[in-house]
Amino acid sequence: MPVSTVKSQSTSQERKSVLNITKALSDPTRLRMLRLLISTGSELCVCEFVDTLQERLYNISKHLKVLEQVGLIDGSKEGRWVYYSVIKPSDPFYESIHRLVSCVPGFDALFDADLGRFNDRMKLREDGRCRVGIQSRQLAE
Amino acid sequence: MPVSTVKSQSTSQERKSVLNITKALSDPTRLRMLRLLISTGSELCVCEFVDTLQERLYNISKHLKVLEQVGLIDGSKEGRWVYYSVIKPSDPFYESIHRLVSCVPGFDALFDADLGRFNDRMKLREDGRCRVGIQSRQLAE
DNA sequence: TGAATAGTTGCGCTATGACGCAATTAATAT
DNA sequence: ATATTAATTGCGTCATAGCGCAACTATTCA
Repeated sequence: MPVSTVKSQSTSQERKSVLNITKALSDPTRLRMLRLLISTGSELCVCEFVDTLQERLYNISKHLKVLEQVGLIDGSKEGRWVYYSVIKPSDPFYESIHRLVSCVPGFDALFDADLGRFNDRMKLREDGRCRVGIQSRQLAE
Repeated sequence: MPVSTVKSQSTSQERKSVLNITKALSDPTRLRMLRLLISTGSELCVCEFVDTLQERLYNISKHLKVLEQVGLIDGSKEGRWVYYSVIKPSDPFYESIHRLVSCVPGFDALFDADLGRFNDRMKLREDGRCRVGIQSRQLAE
């Protein structure tokens, strides 16, 4: 049974972008970042990611940039702090990504630990804003 | 607002497996393979993949193995031919992957070409089974 | 039994990506 | 103005992934 062939277009740039997105999802730290952002609905600044995920500052920064460049998250500067939040386009592809990230198995224990550290870290906020830097000094460098 | 922390478990093996899946999706050929299998609902043998995707035999074979090893597809031998079909576990994670692959943007033109070649190739089947080898001789080697 | 055919696999090469380190930018505080 | 701090970025290194080639297995056919 032949399958219908509908006319449509796509550029190699779009194609690359899709692959960049799936590539972006193939790193454990970035998967944790995205899941954290999606499941908490919060926006986090870089130092909060560092304390929550217990990864080095410069790596966190690099991973955030990757996620931003493929259009999954968005960063906004606020004084010395940069807050990142997830982008939610009303698009079936992005919605399926959000769904996928939310139900990814095998990360439960790891993610629970993240959530615990996230909750602790959020207690340090004042008026809902981050006012302190990295608490795990060895990750700041 | 703190987020609830529910107790659960996960092994590093499961974690790795999940990352292997997202990695498996980050290659254009594998994405085309999976989309082809999902959207047509067919099972294809290796030589049909070769003619449809216009990629070399040994690469097709390797990519299929990757998809099989991460549990996305399943291969079954039938004489000289090996048919691969998509695995559909009733699991939210796998369902979200299927949804994602089905609505991945930017592959439309490429995928339409795949579908065209797929339809042509399927005409060569006899009693719904593949009876000929690779038609694009330069890809067989 | 031997040739042909469908498919797999091991090896070398190259490209890419993640990490650590160090230097740099940009905003605040003294 | 100057030091401090949040964050970014460039560079070298190492591990991994994909490709091409060639050898190999397994099944069918003459």
